[in-house]
Amino acid sequence: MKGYLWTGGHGSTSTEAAPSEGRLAPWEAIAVDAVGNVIEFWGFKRNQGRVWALLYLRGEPLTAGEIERELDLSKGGVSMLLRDLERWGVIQRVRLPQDTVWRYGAETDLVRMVRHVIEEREAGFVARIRADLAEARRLAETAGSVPAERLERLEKMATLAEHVERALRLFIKTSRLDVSGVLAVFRDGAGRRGEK
Amino acid sequence: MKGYLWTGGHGSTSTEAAPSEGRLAPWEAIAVDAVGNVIEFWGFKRNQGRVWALLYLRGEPLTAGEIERELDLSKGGVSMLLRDLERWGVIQRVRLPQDTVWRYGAETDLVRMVRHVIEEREAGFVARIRADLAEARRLAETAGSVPAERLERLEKMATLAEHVERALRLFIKTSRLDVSGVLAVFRDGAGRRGEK
DNA sequence: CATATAGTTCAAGACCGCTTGAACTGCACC
DNA sequence: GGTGCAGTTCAAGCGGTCTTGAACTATATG
Repeated sequence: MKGYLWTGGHGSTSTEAAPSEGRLAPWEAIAVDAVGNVIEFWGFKRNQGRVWALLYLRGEPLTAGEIERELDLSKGGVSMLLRDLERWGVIQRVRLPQDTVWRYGAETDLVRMVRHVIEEREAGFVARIRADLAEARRLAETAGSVPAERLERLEKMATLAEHVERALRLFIKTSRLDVSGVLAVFRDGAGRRGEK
Repeated sequence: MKGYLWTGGHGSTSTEAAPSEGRLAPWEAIAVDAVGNVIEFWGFKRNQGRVWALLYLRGEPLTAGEIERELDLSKGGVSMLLRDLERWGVIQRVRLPQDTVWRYGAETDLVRMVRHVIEEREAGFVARIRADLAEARRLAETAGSVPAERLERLEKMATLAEHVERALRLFIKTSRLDVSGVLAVFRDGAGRRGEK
């Protein structure tokens, strides 16, 4: 089995050239784009999601060149996208025994990507916000002429920020829990990339 | 060196509207921008957050003109921003008895803004994603030549989408709960006095 | 060493959303 | 009616992000 035909021809199927998309099957294009949309919604690049989706759907590692063709992206773009994804740990770079080129395979937890980067973003971001609000409070206090009433509001604003932060953390935690269930499903029979 | 000019005297409720005077106190600028950053981070316009923050910090309704001057925005921009905020229910348009002009006051639950719009966005968005994935599955099945293994992966992808959706809903719910506590804090003494 | 292919980097430009500013409407008062 | 100000709308411009494509490095091969 192993060999999928995407390398060569498709015998009978009419996967003729789609104008904009490479040689993705229509259903693949739709699924890949759907993931791209989700990922973009979450604040990442659309194409990062598309690349991951392609690799996941194909189930076996692809080369940068293949990705480039399938998704109709530029060489440089693919290089950068793969780097991001690899750094986040959502894809894996592998070199097959007799092969000379790198191939990239999807890690099953796309979620890690969202989690990881959101955690990272959130950390730096919230810290910054808090520092700003603290600074504002300091300035307002030393200024002296600020009505107590307004100072109070400023403090409440900081409180709100903390609560939102807490909610966000909670979300991350619950999603992690919830997602661990999903991962089980994924590993179930999806990847026979039992390496590691 | 005190006296941030525009305040004139906090005693006078009419705000005295320092004519063509519009510089934010430094501490206000910082706080306002901090909120702007948060709001932008959540996918809204930075200036929507800034406007809300200004109105909240001031505690009393301001006119569009004042907002325009304080935040150094354009007339048209303020108009649109206020419209958005009002539609989302996070600010309130009021007309004082003897006054001829509209004024805008902050509603205490900025959170409603996030919640409301996220709910809305999420609803339409997730629906779309689901539809796309369903379509992809349909196409893949009718195509016939798709390995069962890949179909499986496609289905798992849909499952993932559902789980993420669930996590998101959960987040909204918990944040609502968590936030109700914050609201209590806010209402405590923040209220705009006796309008209405 | 020459050649070819894989992979990286980055300036230039495409792309897209936000803001601006002017024209416009509406309303109040003279 | 006319003047002035508050508020709305929208085409055009601006600014920031993403992608491209070419130059470059790295590595394998004869």
